[in-house]
Amino acid sequence: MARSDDRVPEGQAMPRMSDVAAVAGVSLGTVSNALNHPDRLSPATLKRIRRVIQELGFVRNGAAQSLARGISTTIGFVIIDLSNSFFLDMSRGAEQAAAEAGFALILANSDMDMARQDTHLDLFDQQRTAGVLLAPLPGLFSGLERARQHGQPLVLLNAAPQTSDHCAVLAHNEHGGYLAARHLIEQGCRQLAFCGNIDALPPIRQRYSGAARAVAETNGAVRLELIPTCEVQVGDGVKVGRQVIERETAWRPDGVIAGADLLAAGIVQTVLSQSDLRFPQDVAIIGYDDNRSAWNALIPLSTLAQPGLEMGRLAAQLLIEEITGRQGHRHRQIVLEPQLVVRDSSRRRG
Amino acid sequence: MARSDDRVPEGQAMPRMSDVAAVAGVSLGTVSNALNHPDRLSPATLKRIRRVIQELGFVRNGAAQSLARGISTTIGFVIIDLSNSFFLDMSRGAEQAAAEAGFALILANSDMDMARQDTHLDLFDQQRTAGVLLAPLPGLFSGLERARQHGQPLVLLNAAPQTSDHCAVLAHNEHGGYLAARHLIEQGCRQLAFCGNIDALPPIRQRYSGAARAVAETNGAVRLELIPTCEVQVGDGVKVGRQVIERETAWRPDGVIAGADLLAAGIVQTVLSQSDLRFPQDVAIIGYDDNRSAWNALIPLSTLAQPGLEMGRLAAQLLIEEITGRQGHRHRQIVLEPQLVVRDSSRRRG
DNA sequence: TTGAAAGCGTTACCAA
DNA sequence: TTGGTAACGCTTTCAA
Repeated sequence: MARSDDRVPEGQAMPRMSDVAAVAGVSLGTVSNALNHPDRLSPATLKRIRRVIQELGFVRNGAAQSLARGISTTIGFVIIDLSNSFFLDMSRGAEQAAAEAGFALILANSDMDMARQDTHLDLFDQQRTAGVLLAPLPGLFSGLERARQHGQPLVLLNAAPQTSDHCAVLAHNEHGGYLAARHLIEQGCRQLAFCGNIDALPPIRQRYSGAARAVAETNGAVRLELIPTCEVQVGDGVKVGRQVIERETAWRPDGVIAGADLLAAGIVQTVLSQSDLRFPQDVAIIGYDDNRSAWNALIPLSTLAQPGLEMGRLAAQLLIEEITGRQGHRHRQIVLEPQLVVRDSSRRRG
Repeated sequence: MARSDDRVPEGQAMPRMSDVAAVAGVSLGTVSNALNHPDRLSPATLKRIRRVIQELGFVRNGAAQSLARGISTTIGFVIIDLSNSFFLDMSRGAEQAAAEAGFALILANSDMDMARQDTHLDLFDQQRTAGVLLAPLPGLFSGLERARQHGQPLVLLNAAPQTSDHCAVLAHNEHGGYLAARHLIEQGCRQLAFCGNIDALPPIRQRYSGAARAVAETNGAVRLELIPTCEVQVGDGVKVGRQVIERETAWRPDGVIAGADLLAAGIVQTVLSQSDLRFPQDVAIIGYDDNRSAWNALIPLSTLAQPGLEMGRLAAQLLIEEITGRQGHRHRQIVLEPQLVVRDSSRRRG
């Protein structure tokens, strides 16, 4: 190793508290107090120390700080898919709530990849972030239990907890599916189709259940069929669109509930460009998510808006409550209702 | 303070290296070596230590590690706007490259807000991340100089460096604008319009310059007008669309270059739904960015695809090169070419 | 191959 | 109000 004094370092070495103390002519502890308990200092020394901090461009070493304090002030958010505006909204809400409580929020994108999700959970575990927000991929993952076992506070977003030892914030998907179906029924639809991959994605399955409940309530006046898809992307919608076009009129659904907006977008686009069928006259369609990627479709898409921002806010608040251990935090789950947004794609009256 | 032994902690206290050492019956340094220099241990003790680590669920304290090592292994990416797929792609590329080099990447979303950008830069500065990737908002910001002044390695993405003491990875916007205009001219357009807010956004201004260059090369055979917008979102496109519709035929552009895809999407949507004009016959249009939000438009949009993934990769590689100081790193700028993607919105022949 | 001990830059305590 | 000093959990010498 080169001795530290035998050459000039490339960047300016970062000043430490002891440097500030030396220049200001006070002790180390006093500088620390200037930062953490300014009220304990005489105005004169406080002012002097602050000036020196400015001059030297001193910035606290966060690693040392959280080591000494035994607690960090940063929250990590491991997020399933940032390209989905629903989840991005969660991060916005979480960041707001975190900032209000004096915490910083950093993001790690799993990008629909289980291995990366685990890597990121482990990363935050190592970094000893104050806590972790997790919007998980469906399925089992090992990182969660590892994190929990280390006692790291963790709040689950948009997924039901597998065990009851942490908080969770969920959207009421079943109810959303119910609202979607009821809406189409009220618009006069009698032959509904639900599309989505209900096997792989629990939220989609719940939406389907809700739709089925609404249909059941009609005592047979309305029928519901399931059109399974591979995923819920635009491309899957294109395939569904072709299926719908090819059906004989009698077998064609007059109301479609898409498990997600992108799916709906694919359907609309395909049906409009490859047939004479029109929305909402021939087919009414409603999506799910209020995904911004679907906003600029030619036919404004009815949908169920998920309260992403609010979910993020609440999750962060729960997490911070657990971190700060206020009032002997009890784990709980919060379920938020989605909101029906009626646009042209399903509006037949009014 | 409660003594540590007078009550059971709520979560499991996280085991430390000394705990591992005690259980394994070795010294602390040996455990450290087991983690960092496994080759220095006898197979037997190594195995024993690893087993204890497993049993105890020990995870290194990253804060302590980077404090002791004096260097972190995490890179921070302060990103202007995660809802734009161009920037999200950058983060994907950056994460890939970082992972390949053994670094972790964490994200902080500025969400088009200068104050948050500065907050995030300061956060990473405090945390002493190994380095910072920054896709900045246009305009001056204070966080950059603060970070640089502390000697933190930083690479700028999609913005020209204000000073020359750091690397940057840029897209060649001027060339992209040129390609867009040339393409429309080749499709037979003679009256071009460029829309965008060239005053506020340097990249947009450069695209306009490129378009102007292509037009100038025609020696007057083609005309170019500028339609200024407020921003470059769908809503701005709607306004432009209305303007275009209202024009008398002689004054209507037959080729439109939108400064961004979302802008183009707004124009297409408005013109299609509120007039009889058709793309590309009456008006050819081309966007910029290859934004996924515009993929599900009814008319597939021609565009200039930005190499976001590649930009992110390169930026991370430059940053890591600077961090590890390999071969006396020299700062440099890399400029990547956008790629013309011709889709239906502008294809008049072939 | 293993152990002991000196940092790393803070915080928080107790004395002064 | 200030100064001194022992942690915090790890890495990294240097000895054994």
